[in-house]
Amino acid sequence: MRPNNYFIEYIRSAGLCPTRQRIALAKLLFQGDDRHVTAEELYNEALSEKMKVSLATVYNTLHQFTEAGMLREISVDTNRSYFDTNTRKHHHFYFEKDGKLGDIPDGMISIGKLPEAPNGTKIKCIDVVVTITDSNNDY
Amino acid sequence: MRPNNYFIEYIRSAGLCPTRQRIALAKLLFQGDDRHVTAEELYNEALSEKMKVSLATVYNTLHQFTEAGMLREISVDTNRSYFDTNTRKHHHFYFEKDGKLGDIPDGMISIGKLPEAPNGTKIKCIDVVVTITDSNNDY
DNA sequence: GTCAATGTTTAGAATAGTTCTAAATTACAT
DNA sequence: ATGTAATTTAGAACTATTCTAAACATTGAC
Repeated sequence: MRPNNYFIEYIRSAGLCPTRQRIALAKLLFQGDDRHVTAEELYNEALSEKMKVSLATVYNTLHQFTEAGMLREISVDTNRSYFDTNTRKHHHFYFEKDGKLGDIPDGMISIGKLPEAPNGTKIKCIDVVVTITDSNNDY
Repeated sequence: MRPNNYFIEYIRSAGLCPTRQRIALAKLLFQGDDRHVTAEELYNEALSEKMKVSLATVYNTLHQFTEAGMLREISVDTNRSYFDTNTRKHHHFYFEKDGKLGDIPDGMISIGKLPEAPNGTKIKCIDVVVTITDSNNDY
């Protein structure tokens, strides 16, 4: 169980004010194991822990944490954004049925040599998503 | 320039009625080189060619074509869906600045061995997206 | 501690992309 | 040609997200 101070320092070192809401959300996000959450999920979790926070703040905070490099945003489903507390290099399983993400450790997937990025541009990131379905879902 | 008949047959062989709208949209999609389109883009293109088609039909058709294996849907950006006329195995560049997709030919990227899919499930697809930004967009 | 200045949060409205609905139209087998 | 089933449509509805501007909290100077 990390002390409150840990989160306050973490937030401050990212260049953000450690407000009540940001501290509370950081606790939910970074207290335990790595997580993959949607804004709505995190908001509901906050509500069910009786935290006083608005949905708008959850969105703002997730984006600010992402900007600050504390989270990584992942596009697997066009309907919602996922945020990953693991910002190390790794890739994802996407379990289509229940809309959940899982990590694929780095090393499991290796990318061969890529074409150069056009002049004036650079590669920002490489995302691999392995989508998993029910095996009886044949076509 | 492929004949009208080509598209009619293509649509029919996918198990769909070759309606005026589906034929027109198939022409836009499959007439020339491989394309990556959003629903809105295809709709505007149809409008500017004076086709009489509704946005709802564009959405329906894109999904039906996808179901039928004529298109592949790609999630790169949580705000919109992209549809790719190239259904062969390959991966994508995503040019963040202008929201455009580009193909990475198969062979450029190789995936090492993956963990087994859990029992009762299987791998549906593997998508690699290489996101490209402006190089002056540093952080 | 108090205060002012600045940054943050909030509820609710607004927006964007997409899906739904039910009425009108079209396709096609007979 | 006709009837039935499939398709299309306009517009409403919906969902995730962002915006707005007023209320509130945090910080640093005193």
